[in-house]
Amino acid sequence: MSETDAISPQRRGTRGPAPTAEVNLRDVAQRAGVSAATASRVFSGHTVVRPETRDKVLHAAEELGYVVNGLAKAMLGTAARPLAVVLPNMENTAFPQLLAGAEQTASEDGRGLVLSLTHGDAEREQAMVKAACEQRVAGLLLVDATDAGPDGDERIAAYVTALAAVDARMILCCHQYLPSQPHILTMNYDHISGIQQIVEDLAAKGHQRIAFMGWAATTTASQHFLGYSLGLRNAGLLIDSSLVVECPDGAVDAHLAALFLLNRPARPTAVVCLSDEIALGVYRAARAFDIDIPTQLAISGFGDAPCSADLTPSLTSVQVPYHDLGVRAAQLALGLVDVNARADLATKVILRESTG
Amino acid sequence: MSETDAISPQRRGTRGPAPTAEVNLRDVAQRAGVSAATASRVFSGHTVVRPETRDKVLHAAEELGYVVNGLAKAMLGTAARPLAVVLPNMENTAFPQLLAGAEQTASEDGRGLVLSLTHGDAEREQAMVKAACEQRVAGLLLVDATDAGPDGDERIAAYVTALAAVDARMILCCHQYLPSQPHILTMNYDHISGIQQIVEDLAAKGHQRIAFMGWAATTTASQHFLGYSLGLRNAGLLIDSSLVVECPDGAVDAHLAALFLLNRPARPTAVVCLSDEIALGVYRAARAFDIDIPTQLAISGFGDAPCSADLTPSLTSVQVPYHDLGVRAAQLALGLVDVNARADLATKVILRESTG
DNA sequence: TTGTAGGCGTTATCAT
DNA sequence: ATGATAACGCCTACAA
Repeated sequence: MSETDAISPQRRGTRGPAPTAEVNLRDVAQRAGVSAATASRVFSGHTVVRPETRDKVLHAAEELGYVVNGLAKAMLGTAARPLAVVLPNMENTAFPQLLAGAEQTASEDGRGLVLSLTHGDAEREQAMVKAACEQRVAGLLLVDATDAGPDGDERIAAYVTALAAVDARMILCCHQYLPSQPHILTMNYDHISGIQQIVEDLAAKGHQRIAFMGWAATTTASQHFLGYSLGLRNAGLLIDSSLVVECPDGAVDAHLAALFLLNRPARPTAVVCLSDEIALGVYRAARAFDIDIPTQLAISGFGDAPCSADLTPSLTSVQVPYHDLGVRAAQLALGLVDVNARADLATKVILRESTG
Repeated sequence: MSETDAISPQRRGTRGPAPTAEVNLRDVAQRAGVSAATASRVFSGHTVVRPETRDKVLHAAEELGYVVNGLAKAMLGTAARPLAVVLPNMENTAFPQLLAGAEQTASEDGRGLVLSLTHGDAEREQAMVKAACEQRVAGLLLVDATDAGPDGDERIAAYVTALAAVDARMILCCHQYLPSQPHILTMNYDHISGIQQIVEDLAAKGHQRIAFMGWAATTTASQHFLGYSLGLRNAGLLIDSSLVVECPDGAVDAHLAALFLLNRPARPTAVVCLSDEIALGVYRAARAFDIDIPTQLAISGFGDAPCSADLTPSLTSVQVPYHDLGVRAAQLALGLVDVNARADLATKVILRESTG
């Protein structure tokens, strides 16, 4: 076997799909002088093959540069179906954490992970779920970032139905359970009590004018707002709607909104923010007006971004176990744990300098 | 058509793979009274079908709840092959940015994206590249985080070969071009001049003892170190090896290392860090020793993490276009741009308060 | 232990 | 414009 090399894979029929130049199992089998079935058995490893035969096959595969065709296995259903993750974007620090958790679980379960970003576009989201169905994913984790409302719930319910048709399960992440759609599985964290605690703490420190920044027409925001409301109520304070500020999630928009809020005659003495990014915008605005934190203005965030502890003053925030949420959501989606055992994940208030 | 519903898909042969309960194209075709070929034409849309026939097929598909089987298309090679991205982790803020860029490009090109995280484990990395080959990805973006060295280069060269065997291209990201392995395509940014500029700027401001934190046995770190060396040379300063500190990338480890560095009798007056995370560790150490930044200690980072501008004092850093790098690497991998047109991406020095 | 045969769901080719 | 057919690469039930 010195100059009789350069084996060209056997030429196949001309009908049907374009023939591939790649080496396949039959080529390997032929080269090894065995049947395709035997070669298959060598690679799948389910059945016992005589060691001698095995070596012949492996050797032939090596020589020919054979690479198992995972697509064929996938079609037969003998390959592990992947996990799909659909996120709004990668900017919010929560999403990479959640994604890492999901990847870890998928990987441990021997599965791949397919990622799509919606950028808040419902149409794109629909297309991505459809693609996931066609690809026959094992499950799908969805973090929805489009506005709430009955039609939004219906759209999500349609995702569940479509995925169920291909025997895949969807887990709606960071979203409260929908009593109107009990078949939609959710994996959520406690949006309420952390903010409630912070509001109560602020009130106990004497704050009376506590603003809420980041209101939006999303279910998440309304949950946070509920925590704010409960905190105020327990402290015997009333909601002042002029202190409830709507603004998109992001430091730049929050900066602008905060400039307005702090420039008013009766400005708040504390601001509870929907996210650490929004809190950052408030920091900037406070700096612009030379307002001292926390003596003149207390600030809290949500999510406890990695750098929040390093701000000056350090930012009080609510720590959310996003990685763990990703892990658990993936476990649910892949059927690794009992669906009924799930519960909202606990958060932890991290009191720092920004609230005095 | 009132009670004659509940059509069970035709039962198929008993041999071979377990028959699927799912509705397939033949079922749809049969229901619509056309051939499978015609039904196929309706869904793929390549050929023209009579509108009347088309409607019949679509209607039948609707009734049966048909979902195109993307796996079968994939096996035939008629589906778009996905893009694979292999990253060390999701913690460094650079990676989500790069990933978002890659996702955008893949999505625009009608492809999916599969993600794997190596956590710095070379074996896992190998397994992931192998899986990508078996899945017949269109291309693979790799950010390698294992130690450098000739065997590392060889391993990466093996990836290229394996991927080339399935007609996929690999792009090595954030890594310098390897002259010894000219067939390895890289997509890099300028690691050197940003740090060089900062060092020169510090020297111009009178600093003589400029430390370098974050040295490691990786190609990336050595590139950064080169920028440091060039900066010192241009400023007429010599390298003092006692000011070159090895430490892993991360605020916690950097904090410890910085405590040692700053506790020495002749401590540096400036520290150039390999990343913003490391710079954060130095901030903490400086705070612990009550060392003022920048009057007693100037600090610079690398990567310009989103929150670096909001630190007190704000951190001088080198802005790297990670998102753009992801976009371009994906374009290269997918053959959307000419490979020869690529060049290292420019970085931008952002001078802020921390360097005075 | 190994070979034979049939089928997974889709599409391209050829013929009508 | 539509139909019949043969592939794509692999796996498994059954026979030998």
